[in-house]
Amino acid sequence: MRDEMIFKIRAYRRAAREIEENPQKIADIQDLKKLQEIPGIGEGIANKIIEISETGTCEYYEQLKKTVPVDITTLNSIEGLGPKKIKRLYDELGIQTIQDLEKAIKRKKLQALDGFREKTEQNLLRGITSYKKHRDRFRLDEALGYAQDFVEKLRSHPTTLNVEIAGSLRRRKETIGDADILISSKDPQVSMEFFTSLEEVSRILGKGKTKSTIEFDNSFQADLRVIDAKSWGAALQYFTGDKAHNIKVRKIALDKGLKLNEYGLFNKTGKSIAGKTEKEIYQKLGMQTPPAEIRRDTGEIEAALENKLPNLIEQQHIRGDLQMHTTMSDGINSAEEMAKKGAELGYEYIAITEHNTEGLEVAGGVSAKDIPDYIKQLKSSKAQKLSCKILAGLEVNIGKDGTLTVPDKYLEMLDFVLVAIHSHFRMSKNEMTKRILKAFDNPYVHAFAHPTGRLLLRRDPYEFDFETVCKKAKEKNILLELNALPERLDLDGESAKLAKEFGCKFCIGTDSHSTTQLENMKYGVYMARRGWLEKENVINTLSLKELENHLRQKK
DNA sequence: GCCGTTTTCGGCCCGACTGTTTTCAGTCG
Repeated sequence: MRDEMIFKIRAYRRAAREIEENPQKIADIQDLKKLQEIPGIGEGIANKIIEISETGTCEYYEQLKKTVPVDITTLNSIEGLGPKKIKRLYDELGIQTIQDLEKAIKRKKLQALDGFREKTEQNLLRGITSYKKHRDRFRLDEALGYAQDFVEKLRSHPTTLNVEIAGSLRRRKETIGDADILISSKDPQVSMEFFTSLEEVSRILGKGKTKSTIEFDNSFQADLRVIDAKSWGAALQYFTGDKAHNIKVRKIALDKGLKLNEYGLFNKTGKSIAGKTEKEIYQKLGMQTPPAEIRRDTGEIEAALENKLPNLIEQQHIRGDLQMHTTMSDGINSAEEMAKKGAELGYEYIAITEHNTEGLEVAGGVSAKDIPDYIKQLKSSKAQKLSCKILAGLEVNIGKDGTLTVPDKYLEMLDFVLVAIHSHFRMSKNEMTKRILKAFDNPYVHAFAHPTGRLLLRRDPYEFDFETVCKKAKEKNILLELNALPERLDLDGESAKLAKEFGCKFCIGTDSHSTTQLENMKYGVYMARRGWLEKENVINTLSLKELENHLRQKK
């Protein structure tokens, strides 16, 4: 590929990222000059943005698409396939789609090509399997965004009495198949009409009196169910699930001689004794109302019956953010800007945790010998005058053999040391466990960042013995991170719950690369709640003073 | 395609890892 092309692509990517991070809705900026004030956007892209907002597409893109009949977007999302291989596969084997590729691999046709042998075929096949496994699901942040937009529109409609998200979205599962939305209405038919005629709807998959299913342009699906107000709580309970939770709750009802379904809780004579709210249903069954996030039949029902549900952590408990990056590596805002935003969010502190350059192939970052300067810069910065204090942190790579890529004398200088796996993901379970345990032996480590290394819908976790690692974390007083970046959400709720049972403590970090991303804290809190975590299990609910005391204990 | 400026065009991040090639190309972060 010609070099100029590479830089063109890079320019578009940069512009896309700036648009994503821009707090203002880009379609609202219709002014050429204003658009060009955004970094990375010049005259060319600004014009295309205006064209897209006006017509829904742009001529240049449509032309390009015509010249290449290949499903590049899909093929490129397969691990191990990039633009060059895609081009060769098309030029030499005529491969246009993922189906073509699969067929060609099964017939061993790829091996005829220079540079493609059996290992490459196997890797691509694995990539295809992984892609298929994930393609019909959406990340929580995406799904929640779509569904909440929908709900707002429904809520503002004059016939709407009540509207709520149910299902796995209400339980804040990390990935979502489709959205379940419940509505009660003065005029159900009008509500259904309104729902199925919303502008985002690209296809109506079903439309009836009480239930409709629609699909967006991006294949996201949503069900709308019309509920009678007197059954509201029963329907919300029923459609929130999950299935295992519901089965057990219904059994409790049966044992009491009652019947629970989506219309209400009924006694032997068929008379409704509860149904308007979830709370009254659970109450009549002699139990507390479990928060939606923990309804999975993993102990919450027993706890609710004994009046022993945990007091789950809430976003308002969070007093700081413990992982983020700045312009010193691949972030787009300065430390000072991050601290200002932190102050806006009501935080007492943030930790800047740049990557160290040793052993990590990412632009920028801090090399070990520069750490004294790095700390000085963060500490002497004007930002220290802000109400939100900056802690000097570092995200240190765990080497292949478990040693840290920054010498101890530098680690000792830092306020907050995160360690993480960023390379050599495909090790045996045994080796990987040893590698992590070895890193935990370092006396200056405070926390283990994104512990499983998974990327939602893209990369499975690396293999290691989670329980052994939890025990060691507890023993060495090392925090496990709940990484709130929506593409990670790592640890997830199930793992966090298990780690809590081992006595581990946690920190939540947004891993932000911009001020906007600091708002992702809520996703970390959702995962913490799914993991039964309470305020006292999470270190960044502490005041600055308490936190500093805790971190110093490590030294 | 954008940016900064030597204000008109050259520079734009780059190195580890993987697979297969024995000296490198493509992908990834």
